[in-house]
Amino acid sequence: MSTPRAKPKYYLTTPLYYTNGMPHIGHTYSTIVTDVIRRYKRMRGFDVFMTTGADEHGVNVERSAQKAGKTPLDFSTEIAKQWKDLWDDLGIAGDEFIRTTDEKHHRTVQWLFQRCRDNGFIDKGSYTGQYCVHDNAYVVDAGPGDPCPDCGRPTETVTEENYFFKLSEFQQKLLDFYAANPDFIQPETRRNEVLSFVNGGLKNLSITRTTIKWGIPVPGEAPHVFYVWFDALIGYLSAAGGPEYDQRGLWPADLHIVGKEIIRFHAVYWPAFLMAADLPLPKQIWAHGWLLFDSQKMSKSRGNVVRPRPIVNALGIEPLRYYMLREIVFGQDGGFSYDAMVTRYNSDLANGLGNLASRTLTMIDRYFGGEIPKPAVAPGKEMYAPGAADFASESLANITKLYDRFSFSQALEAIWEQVAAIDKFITVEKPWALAEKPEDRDRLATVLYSAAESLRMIAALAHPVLPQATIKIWNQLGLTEPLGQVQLDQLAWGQLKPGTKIGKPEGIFPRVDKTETIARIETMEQEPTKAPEAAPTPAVTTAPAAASAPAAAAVAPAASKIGIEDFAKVEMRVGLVKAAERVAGADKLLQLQVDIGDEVRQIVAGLALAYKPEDLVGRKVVVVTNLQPRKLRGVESNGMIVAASLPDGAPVLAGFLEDVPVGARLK
RNA sequence: CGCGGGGUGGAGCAGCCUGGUAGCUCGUCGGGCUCAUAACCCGAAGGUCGUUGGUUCAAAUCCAACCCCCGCAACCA
Repeated sequence: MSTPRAKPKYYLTTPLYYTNGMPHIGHTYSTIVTDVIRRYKRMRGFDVFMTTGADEHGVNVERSAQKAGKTPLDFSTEIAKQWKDLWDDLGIAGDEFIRTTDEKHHRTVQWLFQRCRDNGFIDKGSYTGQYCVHDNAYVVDAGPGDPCPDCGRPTETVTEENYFFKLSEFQQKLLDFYAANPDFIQPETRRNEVLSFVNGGLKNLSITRTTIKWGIPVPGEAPHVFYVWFDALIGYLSAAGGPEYDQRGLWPADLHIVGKEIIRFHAVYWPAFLMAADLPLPKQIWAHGWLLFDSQKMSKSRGNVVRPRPIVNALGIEPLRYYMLREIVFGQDGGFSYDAMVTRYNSDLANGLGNLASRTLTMIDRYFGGEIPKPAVAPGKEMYAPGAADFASESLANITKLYDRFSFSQALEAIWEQVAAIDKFITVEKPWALAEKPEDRDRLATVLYSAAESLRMIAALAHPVLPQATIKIWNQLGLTEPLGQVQLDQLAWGQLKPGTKIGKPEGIFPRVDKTETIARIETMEQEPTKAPEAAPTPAVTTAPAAASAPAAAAVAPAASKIGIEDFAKVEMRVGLVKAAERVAGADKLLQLQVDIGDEVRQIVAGLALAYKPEDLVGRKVVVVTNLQPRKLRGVESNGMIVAASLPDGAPVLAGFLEDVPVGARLK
């Protein structure tokens, strides 16, 4: 049942989010950006389809489920539901929520694997290596017990027989493809990164596991299941129809939006899989940057996991959307702070757009009985708002061009230039003064018409970013055509019909008190498990009535208490530093000889940034004496020096106010 | 030579790819206006665009070298 498409299709995706944790502001950013593009493309005449979803397989989910005493499927289903509910509540859910546990996804993965195999790109082999469970990846060059270079957690030694994808055969094909499609990877810094990675050579990729059960079975090859990344990437294709992808006309995807940390999977592995299966490749991968937190301002709310619900409950989704798109240059890392967000809200949304709508509509209501006035048709240029013609052609074209390039912050800046221009126009023309003289009636009508007409165009242009607020403005202008279906290339000056009855003017973005608002967000932020109160706030239309999170073990592990017997296992003693020197090649490490009473221990400690070796000699310190010895940077360390760890990472040694004998035990 | 990001008025940032009067939000000072959400408008103070050199008629922007800051990792048992 092939759907004939009158309009060109545009298929875009967010990453499929891993159901081992809950959404934070970074995931929300990805999804919001994707939603903005989706709405924009609709207004540019595309038949748009957007997918988001859940990536549910793998060891992490398996283990978290076990901890929570649930089956992986039950566990993952609960988490996936919370993700979906959040996107639904925020109005950014897209058209399909694909789960990698869906039957149609299983079929697609198995089908695609078979195609790769038939084409000779799958090999069987065995592999022994250090595996990082957290990152679902083998660590090259690591020995038993070594920590994962990416996340620092200990790796596990794993030997398994599995199927390999012959990635090495795709090095040149990929390079050729990148060369032929220079826009495939965006932005350019990411493209360069990927190019240098691929140029450095590609190793074959193990794509199945026998060590875990929670995965999609490899057909006829039990107990093999597919490696989680192989499985997850294919989700984009499953959502587009899987084996029957050509029937829906969605594939290939036009755009994958991803975070910069997963660019390699999307720009290297994924196209290679598709090449191997002889399927069309996606048109473009766009990697956005990370949201970083201003440590000084954010320290109060401690921890850097900022979640979207508190912000949305306190301010609404639209201010968050606006802030993310306006303040952060798409593709680059950006700072995120509540302070900046609320400031943006007040200045651009409340004082800017909201206030402009309010003053314009109020005057039309008051001076023209709530009907859009008829402008005097003056051939002279002075009758319309200055720059009106400009706005209709030049600015409009410029703004859509910026949107097309995903230069959202610049597009919004350009739109808000128009807001400022109309504010100024009103101030200069003084309609309230014109209203007092009957002979100025025409002039008054023209001025207010111009303001309203500009407002209409601004609403249309800002709609992808502010879908709800702009619809309010649209409706208040008396317009009935669904704003989301307005085509931007047909937008032109003068389309607002005089005589249209406007709606009741009402505030779009009420000004908020910054301090109070931030305090509310932080309060909610610190109640991790509590469901958001049904606290309807001005700009939110979707009442977030999410069920409270079933305290998932993986999400917020409470610091459990230990008994005295556990504490007694730790032996701490007073030590005296006899000698200290730097460890060659290490910035932070000092190699110490510490007298702990009955022996002198060699201890390596990360103190070099805060203490000079010579200052430590003769100093009394607290030593944990019964720790497993461990080599650090090749030097054996027999114990640990106890120090306070400051937020900035600098250690401060524990010490005593009174004198204490060397070797004394701490209890 | 580990990977990456960055150094632009008081703060936070854009502009750099596609050289040509340095822009945005906030803050400060002075003025205007009163339709509007203590809003809006105007004006002012405040910048040798990290440093040095190069290309050019012209460099924040391109090239080279260098300095400094911040993540991450190596290395905080």
